[in-house]
Amino acid sequence: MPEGHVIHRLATQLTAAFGDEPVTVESPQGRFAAEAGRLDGAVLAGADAVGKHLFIEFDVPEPRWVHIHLGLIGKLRIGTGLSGEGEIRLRIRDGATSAQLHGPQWCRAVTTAEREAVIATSGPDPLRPDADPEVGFERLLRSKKSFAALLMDQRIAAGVGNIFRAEVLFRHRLRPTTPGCEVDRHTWQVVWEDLVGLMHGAVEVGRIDTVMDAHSPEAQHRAPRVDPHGGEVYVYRRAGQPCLVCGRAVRTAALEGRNLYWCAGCQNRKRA
DNA sequence: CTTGCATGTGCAT
DNA sequence: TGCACCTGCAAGT
Repeated sequence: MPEGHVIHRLATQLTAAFGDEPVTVESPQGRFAAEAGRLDGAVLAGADAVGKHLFIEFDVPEPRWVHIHLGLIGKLRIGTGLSGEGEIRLRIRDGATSAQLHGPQWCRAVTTAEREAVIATSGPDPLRPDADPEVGFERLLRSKKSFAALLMDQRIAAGVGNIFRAEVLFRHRLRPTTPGCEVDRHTWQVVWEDLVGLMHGAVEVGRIDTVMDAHSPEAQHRAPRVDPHGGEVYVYRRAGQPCLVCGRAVRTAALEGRNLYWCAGCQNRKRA
């Protein structure tokens, strides 16, 4: 279940559970077996996240990082009483806790230089204090693709996925089809700052809640659907159901292979 | 039991 | 633009 907040939570949990400790590393499923053997028994130095990329550092000669991307269906479970069912690409454990990786898009050993290259090509991550939203804005201005499509582009805002893009556009009543090159600086600033808040909230709570604050006129309609995958949302996966603010049916359409959800009644603005 | 869908990405066409 | 990839889950038979 991976948008950026999930990956950042996992990095924090891994560091808390295993940081500066020797760990057992194995790959029951086999596809990471050689690398796991090399890391088995090493000290896990820590973990961090950039967008949807997770990096785990070990105190070994290069390559000293495990680079994980969960993709659409990957899962990393961390806990004390895990079942061990299913295919486990990577398991890290100490006497108390284990972390089990299932179905990742990638799981590979990388050098520090390769890790830097991933970070360099990534856009600003609203969850990282060093992020520069200006970098995302410049890329936005160079594209004629729709704002909605560009919000999923990890070089513009790393860690944003289908839920955050749909909800942040809804919260500011923004039309999804506005071309990136026509998004003005103020609108981008507002969207960016809202993503910073929403994503930090999601990291804390462990799910995506996009309820508007009490001051907004929409707040009186605060009964968003609780999506079992996401949290409290206004439009994500609510196709055909009445908009919680205006009552019009929420629309959906495939955009570059992903389903976009929006309310055509509310989202009629070009700028925030 | 089977089928289809899912918070993602990269490659081929 | 479409497809392959990896797995889990819910809905349908």
